[in-house]
Amino acid sequence: MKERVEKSVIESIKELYSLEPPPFKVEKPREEKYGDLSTNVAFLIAKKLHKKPQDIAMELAEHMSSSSGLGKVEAVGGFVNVKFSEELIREEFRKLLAEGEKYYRENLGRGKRVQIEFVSANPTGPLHLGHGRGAVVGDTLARLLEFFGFDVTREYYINDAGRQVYLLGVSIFYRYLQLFGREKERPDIEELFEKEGYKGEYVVELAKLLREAVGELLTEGKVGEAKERMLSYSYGFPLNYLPKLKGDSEVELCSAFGLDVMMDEIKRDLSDMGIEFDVWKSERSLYERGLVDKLIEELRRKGLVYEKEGALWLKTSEFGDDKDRVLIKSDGSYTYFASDIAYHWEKFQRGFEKVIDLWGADHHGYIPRVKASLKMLGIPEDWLEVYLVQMVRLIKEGREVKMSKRSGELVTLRELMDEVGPDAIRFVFLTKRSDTPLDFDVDRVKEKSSENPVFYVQYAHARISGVFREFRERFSEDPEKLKLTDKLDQLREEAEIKLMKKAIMMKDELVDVALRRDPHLITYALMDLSATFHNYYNHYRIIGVEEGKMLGRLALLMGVRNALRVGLKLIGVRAPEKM
RNA sequence: GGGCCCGUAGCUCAGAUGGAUAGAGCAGGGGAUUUCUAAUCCCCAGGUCGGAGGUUCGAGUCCUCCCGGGCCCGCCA
Repeated sequence: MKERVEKSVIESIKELYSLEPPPFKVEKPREEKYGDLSTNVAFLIAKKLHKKPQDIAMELAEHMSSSSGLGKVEAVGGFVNVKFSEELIREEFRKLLAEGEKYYRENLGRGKRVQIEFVSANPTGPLHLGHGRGAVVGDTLARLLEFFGFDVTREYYINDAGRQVYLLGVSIFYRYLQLFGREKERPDIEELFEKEGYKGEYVVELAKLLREAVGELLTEGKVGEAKERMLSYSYGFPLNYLPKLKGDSEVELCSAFGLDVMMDEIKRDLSDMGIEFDVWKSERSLYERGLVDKLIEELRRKGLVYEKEGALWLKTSEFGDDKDRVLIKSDGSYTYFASDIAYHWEKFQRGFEKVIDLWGADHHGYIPRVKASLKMLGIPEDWLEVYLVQMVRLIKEGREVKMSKRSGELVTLRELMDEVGPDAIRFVFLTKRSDTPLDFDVDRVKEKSSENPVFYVQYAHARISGVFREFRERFSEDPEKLKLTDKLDQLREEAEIKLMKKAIMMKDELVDVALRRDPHLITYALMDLSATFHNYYNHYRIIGVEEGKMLGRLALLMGVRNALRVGLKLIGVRAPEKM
């Protein structure tokens, strides 16, 4: 609809003033009395034309009313307001009925290759709520861009190199020894565990699983034998790290084992949330392919690094960062920053035309240095978009729940999923902009009332399905098979026009959401449409009224159902037939 | 000390690129309903948009300063 108005405005301006209009706004006005869509274009060209905006608006409105076929066009205080005619609304709604989901699609992306990297949580512990939020936002963004014609790759970057993974191994080994009461025999392990180990309950579980596979072999230093046993043990999921293990210490064995188990668990958590990744990219593999070294070589060649105090520094400060950053520490090991740049460089080489990263908000200080380093590599500035995801607080009985039994600190995604299910989680995680903190009220989403937005929207869909069910029973005829597109003339009530309008105008909103990368607005559009529907449902009967009217109303509901389904599908929430 | 985000109704929040009398849900008050699901609907009340300046025809939105809250600022990962 927006497009139609835009077109008409441009044409009118050309005809009236032989002027190429500047970029102008077409948007939903604050209040309904100002019409359905409104434009500020008169303000923008007033200076150039040496005319008052009010006069321009009036001339435009007059021209547009007679030529556009949009409906009533009025000038109010310099704004040009369009109120769609019922004919136009029916025409669009007819298209919606005929095309179904396709009505909402548009090929904005034209196959442009976009990568969305999200979650990328360290595989050293279970996913917590913040990760879950990133997962939902990223997945919804991916769904949206796919819907609008982008070629989307969902990618998870696994930090499987470096110290954290080593510490995971230490922690598992320590807990394992503890199971046999023999942790005192390895004071080195004990000390490291006490200082930096992972203390969560899940590590004990890992240790128990390890014991099941190898018995007490590892308490006696029989690493080789233990490895054989672990490889032949049936865990019920594939092993990636254990078979490739090169080292032969207990800790390395435990690390590889821990990675395999944790990655499996993370994949399952995500999959149960309805999220599947196309690529699981291993940090370690970047090193193995020599990419990090190659990157440093490249930066050295460009003269962008220097040595200081035994470390290798990158001159990011010359490219917008507030200071230089270390790539290779004085002990010879690489920083995470080095592999992160290598990773983004690799993404660029893979041919993605646009890369979207979702990071935890605690990484915000990281953005300038990564952007600076990409600039150094000659990568265009708008190639990488980074969005931050803030933390989630869990609220129960009006109070914040801080501790998780499992992780020992933050509440895990799995725990919440078990309690409220993926639909509620996905919906609520999309009720606020991702870069602001979110409170998740567990009690609210368990309520079955209008206070619970998830149920409110799903219930709207279920109600429509209920009407169709009833129709099928009473008339032994499948409403899906009826040709209803020519029954729309029956819809004359104001509430019916309004409902049709909401359903067709959701398209503009979805396009906006995709372009703005603001997936949380989908939930608002859905709640708005649901409210309009519930309102209508309460005032009008569908079955039992005169036949023409009934069929018209069935058509109306069918279109609304389409809109609800598209919106729900985009946020990955089920559209139930019955509740 | 520097950086990022936030401050809008009692509460939780929408208000992208400056536009019309600042919106919604919940809570509060009042009402509806022989139903295709009452898991719903309607009405009322509620605001110095943290404060002060500035830019503009026009500022919740942009700029400066201040106040309040959160997060970050390693040769950590």
